[in-house]
Amino acid sequence: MKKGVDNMCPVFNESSQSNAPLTDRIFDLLQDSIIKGDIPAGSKISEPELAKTYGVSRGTLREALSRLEERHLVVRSPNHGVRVVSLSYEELIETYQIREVLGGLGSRLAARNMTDEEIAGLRALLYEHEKSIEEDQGLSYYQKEGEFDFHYLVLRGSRNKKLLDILDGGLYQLIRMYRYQVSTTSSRPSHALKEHHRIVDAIEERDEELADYLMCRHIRTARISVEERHRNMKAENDNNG
Amino acid sequence: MKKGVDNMCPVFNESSQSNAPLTDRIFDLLQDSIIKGDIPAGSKISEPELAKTYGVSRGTLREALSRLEERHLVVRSPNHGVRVVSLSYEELIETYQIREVLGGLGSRLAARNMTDEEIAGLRALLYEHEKSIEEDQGLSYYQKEGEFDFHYLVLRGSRNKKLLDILDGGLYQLIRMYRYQVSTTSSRPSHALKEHHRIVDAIEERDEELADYLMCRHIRTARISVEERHRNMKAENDNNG
DNA sequence: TATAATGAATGTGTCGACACTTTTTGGTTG
DNA sequence: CAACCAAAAAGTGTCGACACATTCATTATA
Repeated sequence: MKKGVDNMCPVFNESSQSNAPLTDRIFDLLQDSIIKGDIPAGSKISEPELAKTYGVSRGTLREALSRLEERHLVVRSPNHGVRVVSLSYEELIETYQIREVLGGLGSRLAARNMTDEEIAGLRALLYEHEKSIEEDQGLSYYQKEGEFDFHYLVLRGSRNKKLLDILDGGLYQLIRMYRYQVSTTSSRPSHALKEHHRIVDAIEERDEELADYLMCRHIRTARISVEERHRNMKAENDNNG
Repeated sequence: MKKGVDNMCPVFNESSQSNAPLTDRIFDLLQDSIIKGDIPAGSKISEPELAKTYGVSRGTLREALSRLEERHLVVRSPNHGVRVVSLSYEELIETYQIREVLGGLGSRLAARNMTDEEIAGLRALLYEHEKSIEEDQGLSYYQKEGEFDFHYLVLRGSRNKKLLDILDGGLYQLIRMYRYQVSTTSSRPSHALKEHHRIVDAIEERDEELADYLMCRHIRTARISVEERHRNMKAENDNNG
C-alpha cells in the first residue's frame, strides 16, 4: 500500500520512533486519530479514560494534550475538560486564505533556492502520482495525502523552516481533517496534477513570480471548490428542511 | 508607565487572570521572561529549579514547557533537557518574509471587513503613538511594543482568527525577542508612523489592494533595516577581528 | 601530567495520589 | 408529574515520588 511513495515524506508523525519520549508518541497518535476522525470531531475527551486506552499516565497524556491545544486541534475550557475541535466552514476558509499566500511565498522561494536535483525529485513525484491515479489502487491515497507530499517537497525547497513549521504544524491539519470527514474525492485529480506540473515548470525556470502566482491560484482553486461544495450542500439542506 | 495605552491591547498575556489555571499563567510568565531576556536566550533550563522559582510542581511546569516547545520558544532534546531558543539571524529573516505576506493578507482583509468604528480606533491609536513619541517617556514603550498594538488591531479587523493565531502565537515573539535583545530603537519612528497612517488611509478607503501592498512594503522595510544592521555589525566584527 | 574509569549528584521521563469542581443520579416535595 | 435539592460518581488541577539517563567530580593508572 502507498506504493513507492511510502516513507518518502516525513511530514506527519515525525517522532513516532519507538525510542522517542512517550509523550511525543502519544502526541502523534492523538493527532492522527483526530485528523482521521477516529476520535470524532467535537467529542469530549476523558483524560483518565484516554490515558488507560493508550496505557500511559495522565500526566504524560496531559502534556500531549497541551501541545494539541497549542496547535488548536483540541480546545480546553478550565474545569470543563478537553474536547476535539469541530471544524467550522469559516475556519476552513480562513485556513485556505492563509495557505494561499504562504503557499505562494513557499513556491517563490522554492524557485529561488531549490537545487536541480530536488526539482527532478519533485517531478518524479508527480509521475508517481500520475501512475497512482491511473490505477484505482493508489487513488484514494493520492487524493487524501499525496497532494501534501507535493506541497511538502516544495516547502522544503523554499529553505524557510518557519514556513514549513507553520503549514505542517497546524495549518495542513485542518484541511486534512476536512478531507477525511467529507471524504472529498477532488472531482478532477488529473486537473490538479496538471497545475502541479505547471508549478514545477515555473520553479524549473527559476521564474519566482510565476511560481508564486501559479501556486496561489492552485490553492485558490481548491478553496473555491470547497466554497462551491458548501453552497451546494447548504442549498440541498434548505430544500430538504 | 506605558501611559494611556496601558491595557489597551490584550495581545500578550491573554490568560494571566489570577483565576486561570496555574499552567496557563506559568506559560505566560515564562513566555514573557524569555522574550524580554530575563531568561537568557540559549540558556539551559533546569526543571526542578524553575519549578521552585515559580513555586509550582514540575508537572505543571512541564505542561507549560510543552506549549513553549510547540511555539518553538524552547527546544527540548530528549534526556538532555530544555533550552531557550537562541535566535539566529536567518530565522529572523525567515520570520519577516512570512510576516510580510501574512501582514499583507491581514491588511487586505481588514480593508474589507473592518467597521468604521474600528478604523477610527486604529487612527486614534496612531495619534496616541504620536504623542508618545513627542514625549520621551513613552518612546521606549512605543518602539518596543506599540507597533504590535497597531498590527494587532489590524489583524483583529481582518476577521481571520487563524491569521491572528499564527502571528500572535508564534511569529511576533521572535521579532519582539530580537528587539529586546539588540534594543533596536528603530532609527526613524516617525517614518514608521507615517507608513501606518497611509495603511489606515487605504483601509479607510476600502482599497484592499493598496492596503495589502502598503503593509507588505512596510514590513519589508523593517526587514531590510534588520538586514542592513546585520551587515554593518558583521563588517564591524570583521574589522575588529 | 594527561587520561580513563568510577561513583556521586543532578536532571529528565513517567507514574500514582489527593483536593476540589463539575456532572450525574436519585430521591423528595409542591 | 415536574421541578428541585442532595449525595455520589466522574473528572480536572496540582502535587510529590521513583527509576533511569546524563553530567560532573574524583580517584586511580599509564
